[in-house]
Amino acid sequence: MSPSPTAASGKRPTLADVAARAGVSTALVSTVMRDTKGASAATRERILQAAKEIGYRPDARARLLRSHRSRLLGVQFGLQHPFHTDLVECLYAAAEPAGYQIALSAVAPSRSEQQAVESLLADRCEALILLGPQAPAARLAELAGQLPVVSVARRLRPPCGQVAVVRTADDEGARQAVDHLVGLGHRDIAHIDGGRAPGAADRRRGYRTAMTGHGLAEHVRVLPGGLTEDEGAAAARALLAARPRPTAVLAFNDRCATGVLDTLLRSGVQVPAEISVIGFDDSRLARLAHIDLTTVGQDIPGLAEFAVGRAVARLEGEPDPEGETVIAPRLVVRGTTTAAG
Amino acid sequence: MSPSPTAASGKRPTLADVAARAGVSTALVSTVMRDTKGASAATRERILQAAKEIGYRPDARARLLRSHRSRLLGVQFGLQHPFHTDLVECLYAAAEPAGYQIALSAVAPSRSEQQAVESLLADRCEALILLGPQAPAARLAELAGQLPVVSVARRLRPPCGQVAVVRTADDEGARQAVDHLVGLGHRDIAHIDGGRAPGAADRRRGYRTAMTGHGLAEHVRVLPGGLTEDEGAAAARALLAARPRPTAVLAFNDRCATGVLDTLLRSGVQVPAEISVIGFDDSRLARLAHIDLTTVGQDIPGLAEFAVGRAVARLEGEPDPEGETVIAPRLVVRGTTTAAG
DNA sequence: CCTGACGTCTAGAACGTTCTAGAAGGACAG
DNA sequence: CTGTCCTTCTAGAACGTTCTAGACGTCAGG
Repeated sequence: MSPSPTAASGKRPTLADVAARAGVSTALVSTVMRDTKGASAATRERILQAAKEIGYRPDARARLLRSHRSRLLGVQFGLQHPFHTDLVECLYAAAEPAGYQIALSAVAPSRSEQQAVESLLADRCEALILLGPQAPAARLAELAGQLPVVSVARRLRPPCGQVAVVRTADDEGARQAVDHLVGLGHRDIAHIDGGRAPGAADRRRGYRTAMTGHGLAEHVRVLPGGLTEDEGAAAARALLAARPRPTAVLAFNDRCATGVLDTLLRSGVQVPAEISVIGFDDSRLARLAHIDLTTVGQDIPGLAEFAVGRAVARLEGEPDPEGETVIAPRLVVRGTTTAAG
Repeated sequence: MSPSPTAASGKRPTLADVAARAGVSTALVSTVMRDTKGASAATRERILQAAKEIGYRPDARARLLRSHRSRLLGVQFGLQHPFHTDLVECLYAAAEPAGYQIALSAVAPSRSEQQAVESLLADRCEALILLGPQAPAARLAELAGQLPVVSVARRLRPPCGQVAVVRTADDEGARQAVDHLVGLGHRDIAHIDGGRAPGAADRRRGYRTAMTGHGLAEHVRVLPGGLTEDEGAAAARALLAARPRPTAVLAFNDRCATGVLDTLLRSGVQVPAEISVIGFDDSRLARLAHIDLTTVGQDIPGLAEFAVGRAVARLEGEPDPEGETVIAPRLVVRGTTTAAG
């Protein structure tokens, strides 16, 4: 009949249990547990000892209920995106020194953004950090009316209400890639784009302007791609059929670039000897020794830090710049680019 | 000075606010919010209306504090493992119909299993579902003394205390892979193992027994590998140096197999014409068209369902088999295996 | 010896919910 | 009319914490 027959000790120990065992009030135990001043060294010792003996563990929920601040940042992320999981990792690291905790809520085919956000709100998060949110701008603005909202890696056309945006300068990244390739002597540089994905439009524009700036307007070639390996592979097949065949290609992201690499390898085309390939993101994928992809690095720790920083700034009433925080990308040269043959 | 200058309404509305607006008691609002019987249709309507008007949202933490049951399953997973993120997705799907919620806690280089579990416990989860935990068995047994614990994809030597184990029959999976290759005429079949990773020992053993069963004991060759692409790539280089060179290889998992594939391609070795490659997991990776990996499929939805099922069974005092639940794997034949040349 | 300040500690009220009693009112059988 | 049983509702005590006020020493300065 017991609801939890496997639980050894029956009930979870509380402050009161510790207090009783140490012969003090619950309030005093509380101050000791919070490591606040107001208890003598001797009793502090005694209380800690008692707590340890009965295996006391503070109840985060009760704690948050009482204190007005929950110090909880809600993070919505896509379970399947390596870029997101990398970001989450850095968010944990960025939140801790600021004295905040992270509550995760995943988006997946079976779990909508709506559901993910609902659960974060019910959990009393003080602010939301949304990774590449797809929700309509109006919905984001509405949320931002209730609590601080930070959109990471998704640009929003101003006015985006109170929504803070933290993103990479995608156009600048594309420019760096083109500059690098031109510096290596390439002229025939194609771009496999990301369609409607976040950032795709900016990267496309950056590519076009950079090419034009180098006087290569007539070599501009944008192939429809996407953000997955498959889409990259498909685009690469189109690339191989093109005449004259480009000597270099800038892919929308690393996953897309991986698909390109694979197709080229299978077709017996040498990379980088015959075609140079550049990705975007500098995700784990690109760094793998056997892929060793030259890529436009997004500053993932930086994005995470700014995202947390802006959420915290708003929560603590510090001055926070309205609108966008744009972080510069940095080209990471690895093994998939070389001088034009 | 306000701690949250961006929050529009200042304070989050509570039951009392709704009650005041609808002219009823908080208790009645509570019953209506929980959709419990005990309120007339008319007032129910009125209360819902009032709640909507002021944007009331129940506070999950206060709710859990009061009710003894939290109906929360804590899930510990590795942010960087596609196999884990796939599992998490299925766990969400499995928990919902059972009336439970999922609390996520990630493990990453900067966040230990210890930390992950601590935070789940502090959050008052009723049970823990640990994906491929690396913690010492003694630690898991200790945890299981406090609350139901399910270890997924990690085998534990009995007695594992109260820890429930849900896993794939790894040895059987390796056997299926070997059988498939032998059926294709391969005799020189190598195995790149996973070292101390969960499941590695069983796969190794399954490989050995299957080889022996086919009278190929002297062709047994186990190369030290690991669970990442890099480790697979390194092992593949060793493989290429071996004489006689194996005609087929079973990798520890899909990531490892991907590294193998890449190294082979780069060395100009045709897959599957010269060497057949088999992975393990059937993660998203294997299904990508340009990888198209033959692999031993783990039944991810099945694992998730059993994991939730066993956690719930223990929580609700239903009879739960002690020890292991073992799920059969199923070989998925794709493009990286073919008849021995 | 008083006074005020400080260090240590405690009682009791929050926090936002759910739960346990039980009250109010009506319907209906005796 | 009385009693019993519904249905609908409410008061008030939990839950495990933190916070506010203040009590009780002790100690230094006058």
